[in-house]
Amino acid sequence: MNPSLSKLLLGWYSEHGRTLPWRETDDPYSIWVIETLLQQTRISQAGDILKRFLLRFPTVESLATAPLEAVLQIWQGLGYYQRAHNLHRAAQLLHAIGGFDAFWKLKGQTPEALMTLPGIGAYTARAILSFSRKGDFLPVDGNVVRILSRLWADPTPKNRRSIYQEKADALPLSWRKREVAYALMDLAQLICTPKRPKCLLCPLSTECRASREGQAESFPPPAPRRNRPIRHYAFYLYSTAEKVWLEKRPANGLWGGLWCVPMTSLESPPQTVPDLQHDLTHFRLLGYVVRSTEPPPYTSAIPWAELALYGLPAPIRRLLMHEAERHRASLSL
DNA sequence: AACGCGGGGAA
DNA sequence: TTCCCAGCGTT
Repeated sequence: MNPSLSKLLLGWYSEHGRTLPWRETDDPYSIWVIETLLQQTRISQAGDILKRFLLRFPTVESLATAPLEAVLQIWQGLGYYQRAHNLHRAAQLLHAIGGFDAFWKLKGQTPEALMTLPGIGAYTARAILSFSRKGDFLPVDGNVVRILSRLWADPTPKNRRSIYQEKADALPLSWRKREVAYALMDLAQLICTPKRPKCLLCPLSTECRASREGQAESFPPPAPRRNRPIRHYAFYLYSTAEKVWLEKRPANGLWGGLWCVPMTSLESPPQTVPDLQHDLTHFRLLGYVVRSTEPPPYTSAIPWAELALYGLPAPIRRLLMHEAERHRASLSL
């Protein structure tokens, strides 16, 4: 890390950097929500939900006083639903002591203070402080890791993020870390891409060891491949032309707190074609729809017309849309 | 340190 | 198909 590097970077950023709407605000709440939605999620995927979320919950208080159900309704389809639980819970904790201003006074404007709130880790804490101009930090995310590991041709297979974050935290204030962070994120998205990086267009290529050695794409070293097992589930579907019977899933675990048809895991796969396939991070889910002849226990009847008011996992939403279409088709016969 | 946790778009 | 995304919490 040297000063000429940041000069090259900021020069490139002033000409090619993206203008993202949320870089205009300095409201810590908005930035917190944005950063949380974008955890492990592409901007293109979170965009619409982000707009709806901030419209529906514009302040800490509005989020803290809303039912979790309402939060999950907005969040549905985005995945990693524990983020929504934690955001909601943290908003309640924050609201109870009087909001962000009271929090700063009470706990201080430090990453460590923010990290005591559920759902806020090393990255998000620094992003909130830096992007709301309460401090100057360089939050190290996947983008920054990719660039730095290439810059140094760093073979470290894991634990890179925390090491790089420590280095970034040790940089002097003169580094203008907020600007550098924006610049690194844009460079990583536009030039220093995971596959086929455009090193010829990169302002740092002469400083980049991996690029000089023609090995940019080999960094960061790939994580050890995790095999993705197949799991089989039965989905118990009961519905009429008017209603469908759903249960709320337990708060923890897969699809926590969302509404779903009752499901049980099957030890041995049935010798039939699955009705539903859904890939998750750590396993492939194959689903077999079992049509019940009566409402399954512990379920609630949800009118089809009100289904939009409930938070559902994406594949279940698709399944039920298809089911509703079946009812419509049979009625019009 | 490893794992659970979602979903979709790009290559 | 595989990869990976503005990560975090638990074990």
